[in-house]
Amino acid sequence: MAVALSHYNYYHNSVTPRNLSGKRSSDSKPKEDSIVVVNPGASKPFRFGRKKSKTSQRSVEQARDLSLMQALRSHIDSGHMRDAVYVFEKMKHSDAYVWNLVIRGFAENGLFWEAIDFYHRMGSEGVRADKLTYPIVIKACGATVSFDEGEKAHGKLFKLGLDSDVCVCSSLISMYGKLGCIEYALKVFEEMTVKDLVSWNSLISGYVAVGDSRSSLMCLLDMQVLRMKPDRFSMISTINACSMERLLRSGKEIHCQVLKCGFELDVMVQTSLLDMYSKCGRVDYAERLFCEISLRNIVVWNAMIGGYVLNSRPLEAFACLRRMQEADNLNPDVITMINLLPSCTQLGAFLDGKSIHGYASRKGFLPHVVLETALTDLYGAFGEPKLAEYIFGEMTEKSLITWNSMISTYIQNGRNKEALELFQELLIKPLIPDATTIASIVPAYSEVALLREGKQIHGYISKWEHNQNSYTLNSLVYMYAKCGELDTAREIFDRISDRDVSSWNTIIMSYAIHGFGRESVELFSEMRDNDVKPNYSTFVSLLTSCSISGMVDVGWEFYYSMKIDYEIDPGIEHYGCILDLLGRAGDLDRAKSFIKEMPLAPTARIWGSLLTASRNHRNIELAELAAEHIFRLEHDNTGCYVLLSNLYAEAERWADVERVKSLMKQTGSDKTVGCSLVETECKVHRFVNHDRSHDQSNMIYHVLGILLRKLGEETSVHRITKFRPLELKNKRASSPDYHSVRLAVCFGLISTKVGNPVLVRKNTRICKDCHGAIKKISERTKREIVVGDSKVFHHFRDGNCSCGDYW
DNA sequence: GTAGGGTTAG
Repeated sequence: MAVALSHYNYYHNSVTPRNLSGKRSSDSKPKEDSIVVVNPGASKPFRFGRKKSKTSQRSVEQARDLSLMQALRSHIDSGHMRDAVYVFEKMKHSDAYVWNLVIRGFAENGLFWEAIDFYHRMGSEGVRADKLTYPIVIKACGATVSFDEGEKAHGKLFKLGLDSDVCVCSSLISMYGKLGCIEYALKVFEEMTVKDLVSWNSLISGYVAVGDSRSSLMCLLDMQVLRMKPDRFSMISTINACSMERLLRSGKEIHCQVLKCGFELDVMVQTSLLDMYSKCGRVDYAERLFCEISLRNIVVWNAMIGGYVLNSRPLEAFACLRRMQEADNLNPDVITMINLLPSCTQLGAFLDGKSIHGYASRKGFLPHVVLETALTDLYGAFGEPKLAEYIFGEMTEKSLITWNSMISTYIQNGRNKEALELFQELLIKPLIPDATTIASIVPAYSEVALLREGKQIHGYISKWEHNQNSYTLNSLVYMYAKCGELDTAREIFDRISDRDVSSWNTIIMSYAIHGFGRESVELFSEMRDNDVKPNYSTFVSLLTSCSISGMVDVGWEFYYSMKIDYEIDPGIEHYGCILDLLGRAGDLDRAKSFIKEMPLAPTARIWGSLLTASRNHRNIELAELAAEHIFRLEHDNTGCYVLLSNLYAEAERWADVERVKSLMKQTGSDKTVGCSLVETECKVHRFVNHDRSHDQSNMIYHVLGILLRKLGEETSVHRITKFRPLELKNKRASSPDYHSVRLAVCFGLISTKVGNPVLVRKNTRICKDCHGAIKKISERTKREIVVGDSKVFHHFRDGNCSCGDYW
């Protein structure tokens, strides 16, 4: 009994609401009277007397066994597995039949691990598993994605000579498909002497499970060539294959077959078709099918709701939910909730999302790995990483998708450091990162811009099986560009065998942020020569490039061309770039009217562009107007305060400088501590302004002193005080001579090989003084110096900078 | 007396 009780606890803990909801009473202890059953053949219940003859003793035992067997069946049929096991323990169970019943009971109730445990217990109690045990156990191994268990069971059944059984083999094919080992599935299939319809269907669904839609469709054709007539199972699996890869044409062909074979009234076939059409973007077809379904169960409704959500029609999704409740009197289930959460994001309806969370909680849908993951996404999308973090932390079961969701939540909310830490934690878990993980984490490396770490992730990716995935390679291209190694970025781009539009957009943007506008434009021509059609993002990259490199006319050409030649309506990013172009050309009036005439509501980024232009052209009035708009949208925009304050300082309006500073204090926005980084092979060296903490500080200051003296008077003439207090008492401290970027450049010069460029990364924009000084340093030292600030890379060479002195 | 393949979800 001890064994049985330990099992009870296990079952109880691992039961998900979906498995046993509504099937169990709240009383956790099995009731005695539920197992002392009435003998159906007798008019009275049995009474156990003291003295009995041998014959009557046997008949009593037989009757008892019969009663227990009936009780066992009844508990299994009603899903009461705890009670079933309780009865099982009271029975003689030397026969595989009883064991098979219980194992099947577990599997049917979704308790697959328990099914596997019971199979092991069966072996340890000396009862041999038979050809009816294995299909269930194998199915359980597939469902729990347990390769080791599956392989062991396969070995065992092979030894027992059960590998020639068609049912056993079909279950093996299906299991290997679910485990992602399609080659094993195929081997089992090929070695089968007799293949029936189920074997074919198992292989078809195996291909679907591993995402190989085309092979599953080929399989459907192959079986027909061999005169094997497909059934509804074959249809459902191949329809799913079409959904997965949005193969609308094949989907329609299978729809025709469905009609020809007369499966069109099968609700599961109908649901699969509905789902296929919505996944292929044809909500209209999905709706038509939906109307034709006479008996709509919750799965049909969920598929329709999911279709609306997937096609970004959140209002219709909610309307569909109401119809489901009113017309068919159906209550939403956990899948309905999961489906609806993204539509809350689409609608910007945070409170509705929270209500769904509350409803799910009240209904006992939680814990549920998929729902919790969807909630993590929801909170992440609404800028609530703390709430997402809480859900993630409390989760009892986490899948790779859960981890991916939390990582991207951090990234979406600018928490790159946390994302990277979580990724490192994932690496030590028994989960293997997939393309989504990699595609989301690599940009985080780009943001922290540490080449050393970026190279580590590159090393990891090189060993990883999906390393030729274009998403991954695109993200690596951008990572290297952002970390300052444009050449490496280009090398990786050149090695991508199937460059998609994103690959081109990425490389164009890479050249853009390095200020190489002409190269960006050339790459665009090359992209067109390769018959790759530009999209919305292509023009963001191109216009960014034109604005950074000051290619005003070319920029305007692209702006008109995207509308006329490519029918792409400009979005807010494009307008931002055009404003940068106008600002750069000093056309402030036109910039102002451009904002007014824009068909989209101006964002802080748009006003920020006007602010930068006003600052660069010393138009305080316009800068104030822009700042006012920015503060209305983002009251704590630190960059805006700093820029405005610098502008006042340049105009020597010290009272205004103080006013801005106190405003900053009031809003609680702290000035970002500017720092500059230089990476050597084994270390990241971080400098702040006037830093003396570095080991080689004396040397750095000594060299910098020499360089500054060499630069002569120019630096002091350019000395424009930033953020200087009214009293000027910290005049020395605010001097740009020892700004972090100069210290970093200096350290770079003495710590890298002559001939190699010096790479410095900076978290704020470079100031005019330092820009001028580094130009001269590059000339005097004959070294190439690359400084990546918070927006662009400045390539200093021979006294010039790639930005053309405008940033 | 009990087996194998199937619909909606992150």
